[in-house]
Amino acid sequence: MGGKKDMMSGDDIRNAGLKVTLPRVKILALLEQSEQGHVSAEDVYKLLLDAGEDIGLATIYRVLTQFESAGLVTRHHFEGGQSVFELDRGEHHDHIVCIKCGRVEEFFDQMIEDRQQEIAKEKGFTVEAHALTIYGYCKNAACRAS
Amino acid sequence: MGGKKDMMSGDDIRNAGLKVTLPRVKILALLEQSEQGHVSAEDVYKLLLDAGEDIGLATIYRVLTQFESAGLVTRHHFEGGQSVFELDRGEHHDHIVCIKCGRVEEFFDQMIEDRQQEIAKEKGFTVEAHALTIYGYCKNAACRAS
DNA sequence: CAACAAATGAGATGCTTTTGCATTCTGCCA
DNA sequence: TGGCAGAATGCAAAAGCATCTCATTTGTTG
Repeated sequence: MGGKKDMMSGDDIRNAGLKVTLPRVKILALLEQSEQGHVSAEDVYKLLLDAGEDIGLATIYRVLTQFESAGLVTRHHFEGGQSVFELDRGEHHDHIVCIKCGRVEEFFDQMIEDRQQEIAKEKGFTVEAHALTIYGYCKNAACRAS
Repeated sequence: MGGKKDMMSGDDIRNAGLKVTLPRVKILALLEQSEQGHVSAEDVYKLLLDAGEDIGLATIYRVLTQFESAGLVTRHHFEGGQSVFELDRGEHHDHIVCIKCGRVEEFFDQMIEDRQQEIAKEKGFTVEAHALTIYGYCKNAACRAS
């Protein structure tokens, strides 16, 4: 039995050296339940409002940034507009984003990962991170390229 | 025959449907001569100031955006901070950026390009663009990871 | 070279994100 | 369990980047 590690909780917040406050718990819970998986700070703000929790936008930014430092969430800078956040479940992956509806899907490709390492080595770089995002139109009929 | 296409000129501006003005000529020339190859709007502003050309930042943003629409330059959104622009010489490539000194190198890998297409197809996406940036420490001694 | 449309510059404006500060809450210890 | 120090929150102001407004200036074309 060993607790499954795909459910975040107050312990995760505590382990990050942060106090377990209502805003932090709510934000973490929201990221867990979130359909999209990828939400902007403002999305979080509005979703929490809808849920009856009036948490200041500044707090949301602050908390998300702290969660990021703690490795609980990852921040992505897709083109145009706000940063989006997602819960970090430990597995690295890249993204493919629909430029029409905003849908975000994840993928992981070992071949691409390997090639990146090789390329970096050729150029004398030590890889610390990388971001690969494919932009296009998703399968949704309404999103098909004109 | 056929003029070599690696030197931009006023004709390129004119062909883009834009008037050949001093700001536009200076900005284009700067992008050509630029050592780094990748400059932010503010870099352009300062470099032009140093060169004795006092061109407003608003104009620089405007012109760079127009050049982008015309396909003369490409805009990249690397992590943190401003967008950077580079002359578009027609060949697509991705970037590897030193997170210590900011050095930017380019690379192109057909294998990665192909895999992206396959991945998109699997997910039912039509690729319009993509951005792959590797972040790390460059070979420069002072930049080695601690 | 006159006349018009396009372009520029300076500052205002919009958005996203961060910060300062007074107030409120958590976690801890007596 | 009550109280306290330090951390966290909320609000409003600020900061950073990019765009827009509008009066003035500059290409272009006839």
